[in-house]
Amino acid sequence: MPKFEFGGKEYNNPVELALDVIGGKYKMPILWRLKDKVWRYGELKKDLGKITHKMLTEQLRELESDGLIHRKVYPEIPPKVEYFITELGQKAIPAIETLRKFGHDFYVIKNAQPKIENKDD
Amino acid sequence: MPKFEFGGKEYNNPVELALDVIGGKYKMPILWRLKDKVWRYGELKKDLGKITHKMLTEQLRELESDGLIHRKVYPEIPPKVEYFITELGQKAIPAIETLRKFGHDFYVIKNAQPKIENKDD
DNA sequence: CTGCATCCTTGCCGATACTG
DNA sequence: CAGTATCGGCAAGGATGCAG
Repeated sequence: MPKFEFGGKEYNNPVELALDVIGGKYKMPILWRLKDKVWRYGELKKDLGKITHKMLTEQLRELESDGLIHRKVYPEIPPKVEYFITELGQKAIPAIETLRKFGHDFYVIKNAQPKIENKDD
Repeated sequence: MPKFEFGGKEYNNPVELALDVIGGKYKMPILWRLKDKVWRYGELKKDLGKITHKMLTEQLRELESDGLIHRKVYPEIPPKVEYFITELGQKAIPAIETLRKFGHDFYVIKNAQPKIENKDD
């Protein structure tokens, strides 16, 4: 699949598209949390730690418009909004899983080596 | 593994680290090509198409310093440089594979749906 | 509680020119 | 053929304030 178009944008391979859809700093962490539980906006905000209000809203909107998550609004005062992962969103989980594994392995390997050259000091 | 440090930078999860190491626009496409073949600089440049000279060199340097690829220089005129994937680099391949699969599935699904609401016009 | 708009900073990436 | 350096655009990400 060498070069194709989607959503008015050109991609050279499926990986580029995937990174557009679930890449970035927070999309995977969000999906990861939604994968087996429903979360409210405020819960996500608190649990993701450093994320700003703006970023969270932005990322949730993109995930929603790409069909990876679903948003349910309760017409109450004060407002209550819940986020669910969709079937399509579930398809992204394995990719996140293998990325996590690689990141973990990389970290472990890189931290296991530092002490091999200390014979003379 | 909630929040850790690596290479003087803070990460909230392994995914962030993974994306730093093999994310970006070209690192995965490069690794993907090196996975079962040795490539020369010029070959990569030609095959990757739109990538600029600067970007290719930059990405290759980062992959090398992270230990994912190895660089072999032949002291000849004109210069000849070959790039190999390392064992550590091989560990990134499954992650790229699942991302490719997701990107592909996403594309197929999104392009299969557009015609479901045409019963009345 | 949740959402939207604005402004600003940062860093990725591209274009171009020069070297051995 | 391969590498290095500089300049600058542009989009992602962050801070803050106002609104329903």
